[in-house]
Order: sequence, then C-alpha cells, then structure tokens
Amino acid sequence: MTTLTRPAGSKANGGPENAASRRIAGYLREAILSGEIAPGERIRQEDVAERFGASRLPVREALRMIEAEGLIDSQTHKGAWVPRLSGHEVDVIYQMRERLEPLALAESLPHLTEDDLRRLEAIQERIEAGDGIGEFLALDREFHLLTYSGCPIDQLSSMVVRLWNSTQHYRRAFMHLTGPGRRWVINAEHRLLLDAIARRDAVDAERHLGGHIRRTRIELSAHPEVFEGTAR
Amino acid sequence: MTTLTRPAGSKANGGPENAASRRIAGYLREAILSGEIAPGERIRQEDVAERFGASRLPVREALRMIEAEGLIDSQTHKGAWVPRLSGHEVDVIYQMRERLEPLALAESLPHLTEDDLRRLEAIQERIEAGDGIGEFLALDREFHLLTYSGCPIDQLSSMVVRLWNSTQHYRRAFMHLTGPGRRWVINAEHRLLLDAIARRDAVDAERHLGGHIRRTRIELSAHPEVFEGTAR
DNA sequence: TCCGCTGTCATTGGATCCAATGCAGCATAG
DNA sequence: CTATGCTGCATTGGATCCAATGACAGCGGA
Repeated sequence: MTTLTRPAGSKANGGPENAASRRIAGYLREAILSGEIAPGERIRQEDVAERFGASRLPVREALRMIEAEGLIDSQTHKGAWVPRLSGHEVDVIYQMRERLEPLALAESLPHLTEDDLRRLEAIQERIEAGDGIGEFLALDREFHLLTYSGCPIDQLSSMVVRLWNSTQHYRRAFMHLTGPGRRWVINAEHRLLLDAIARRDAVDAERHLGGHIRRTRIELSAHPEVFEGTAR
Repeated sequence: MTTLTRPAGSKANGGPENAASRRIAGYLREAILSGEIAPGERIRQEDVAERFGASRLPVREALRMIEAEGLIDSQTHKGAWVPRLSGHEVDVIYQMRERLEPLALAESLPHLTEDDLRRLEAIQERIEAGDGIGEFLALDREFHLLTYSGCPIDQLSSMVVRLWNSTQHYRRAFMHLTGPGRRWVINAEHRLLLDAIARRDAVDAERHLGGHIRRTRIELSAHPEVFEGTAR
C-alpha cells in the first residue's frame, strides 16, 4: 500500500526478489542516511558495483532512481555526489514537512490498526528510555513514519519519506552538536500526538504534529553552525 | 537554479548535450503529459529505444527516473505502465498542491525579475484571448510554473512540477468533459495573483493562490465521472 | 465443457565490451 | 617562475549479447 515500512522509498514490489537496481538503490539510501557517504562526497559506479558483486549497469539505474529522489546530484560524464544543503534549504524543507506531514497523518489516521497503535506506544517507551543519539534518531524516524504508514496516497507517502531522507544528515549533525537536551519537549509532543491518534482526532493530531515540526525547525535554525562550510 | 523552465523535472545540466537517458526521460514525460501515452497503457522498452535510435540501456535509466517521479509504475520482469489515479488520489494531490505551491511562490517572489512579470502579463493576456482547450492547459501550466521559477530550493521546485505532472491527464479530461466554462473565475484569480506578485506581497499572493487551487479542487471533485473506471 | 498443465515466445534484467569525455600531471615556452 | 597546451588515465555513457522471468496459447484429462 505504501512505501513507508519498506527500505525507504522503494515501490511495493510483488516479486519474490527485488531487482538488483532496487536493492542497490536501497543500500545507497541507507549509506547516505547513515552518514557513511557524507554530503560533498562522490560516488563511483565501479565501487558500488564491486561491493555488490554486480556490474555497473544496475548501479547506474539505482543512481538515476535516487537522483530523482534528490538524494544525489549528478552531471553527464562528471559523476554523482551527495549534495550539501544550505541552512536555508533545510529550513524550507522543514516548512514543506510542516505542511505535508499533517496531511499525510490525516490520510493515514483512518487506516491505522490497533496493532499499529501498540507498536507506536512501544517505540515511544523506548525513546523515553533514552539510549544514544544514533538510537534516538532511528526510533524517532520510525515513530513518525509509522504514524503515516496507513496513508494510501503513494505520491504523498513517498514525498514525506523523501523529505525525511534529505535532512537526515543534518538532523544527526544537529544532535551531535547540541547534545540530547530538550528531549522532554519532544517526548511531551509525542505523547500528545499519540493521544490524538488513539482518539482518531485528525484535527488535534494535525495541530500537534505541525507544532512539533515547527518547533524543531526553529530550534534547528538557531544553530547555523550545523551547516558551516556547506554552502552549495 | 531551478528545474521549472526546463523539460519539466530534469536537473540543470551544465553539459553541452544532455545524456541520452535525460532526453528520453524528457520525451516520456512529455508523451505522458500530452496524453499520447494514456493511464493504464504499457511502455515497452524496445519501442522507446527504437524511436530514439538508441539501445534499451538509456531507456531503462529513463524509466527509473520517471518511476521515481511517480509518472509510471513498474514491477520486476513485468514492465512499466502509466498508473491510473482514483478521484481520491487526485483530490489529495490537489491538497498537496494547495499546501506546497504557496510556499514555492513565497520563496520565488523575491527572485522574480521585472522581465518575468512582463512575461506573466503576456501569458495571461493570451489566456484571456481564449483559444482551444489544449492551448489553455499549456498556457495555464506555463503561467503558474513561471510564478515559481525563482524558487531556489530544488526539492520544492521539483515536487511542485511532479504534482502538476501527475494530474495533468485528469485536468485535460476534466476540461474536455465540462467545457471551458467558468474561465472568467480563473482569469479573475490570475489577475489578483498577478497584482499581488507585482506588489511583492507574499501574504496576499499565497492567499489568492491557495484559494485558486482549492476552488479548482472542489470543482474537480464535483465531477467524479472524470475518473470513471480508473480505480487502481 | 471447463480446468489445469506445459511449452513456446515476447519482454525485461544483467554482464561484458567499446567509445567518449573530463581531469590531472607534465613538459615546454615565455 | 609561471602559465599554457598536450597527453595519458580514470571514469562515465552506450551497444550488443545472453539469461531469466512471465504471459499466453494449445493440449489433455476429468
């Protein structure tokens, strides 16, 4: 139904095994999201192919896919690299999230199962238990994307994932710079959001979610050092 | 700076000639947008390759690109086809437009030149002169995308184009079913929008644009016959 | 007559080879 | 010593060949 519970951005694929290009695209996404490949870094087709024991052909297809997702830039005969984003770009992407994600949540809400709610509760408890920064980033992402997992509109789901992916690196940089402080605010917002979702109150859920993203954006914009030397 | 004035969705490419895959992707976009390839129809790699006098390889890359844009669906070993959208899907896409395009306009506004304004005026005059339906569709698209052409955020620009592309076929179907009626409403809205843009009044421009898209969406939702037999 | 099986064919996926381009390093002239 | 042009190499783009899969028609049995 949606891409949200899958390798992050890949189409639902009925086939027993995904085509190599899809697996490679998934790997590249993960590598960029995790910071293994950092902004500014170049991606050589041969390296990726070698890593997968495949030829360069499916790698090229994978690169075209994630290029269309905005995860890499590429130019003819000059190769592909992970783009650096400016502070303003990330700020606008957060504004896009602020406008799109409440809509995704509203579309998702009627389709969320009781089991989804239990899983959300479990994730939130693990967030509150409070492990390391890497763990928090992953759990927070999992939490929000799960709330959108019922959204039946592919265009909307995939754009939301795309926006998360584009800013993931800067979320991590932010966390590492500022430390885990203010997490209680996030937890309080998650709790309010969770409550609204459990009541299937779309209006309330949208309002809390919008505020949540908005506050994150403002907090981020107060730390321009996250983007130092990354002007495109 | 942005993709809006280019073949609709392709990255800015410094190279003297675009790679074949980009040209083919551009052609496929155009073919789908113009209705030459209709929703439900399948796309065979060999056909496209033959048409370009190229091999299937760049065609496959092009298909991956426009797949990531949501213009086609594809499954391993089963091929690619233009998806049919339900009325609800198109409705939600219009809601996404309603939320994203005012943001794109606000980001674009400070960067629009006096020459852009003159071109907008000229386009609007041609719209009011009122040619055929096909002409109107193209001009209306050109008008709006030109108002966003100053937007320096690639993610935002490309998503806006993508949303236009996804619904283009249904806009045409709608026009053909209902005729050109109510065009004076559109013209009035365009004039108000143009005025706000000329005054560089972002708040006013956003409000008029949002209302414009909203009214179009509601009008469209009143004609479910546009989507008859197109349930996915 | 209808259902299931099987084999053939159309179509897509992948690998290898070759061509084209861009970049870096070096040599040379001023 | 510096700047400029040339040459070689690393890397990407493209074509052709082969393998794998899925759809469909034809056949046989219940």
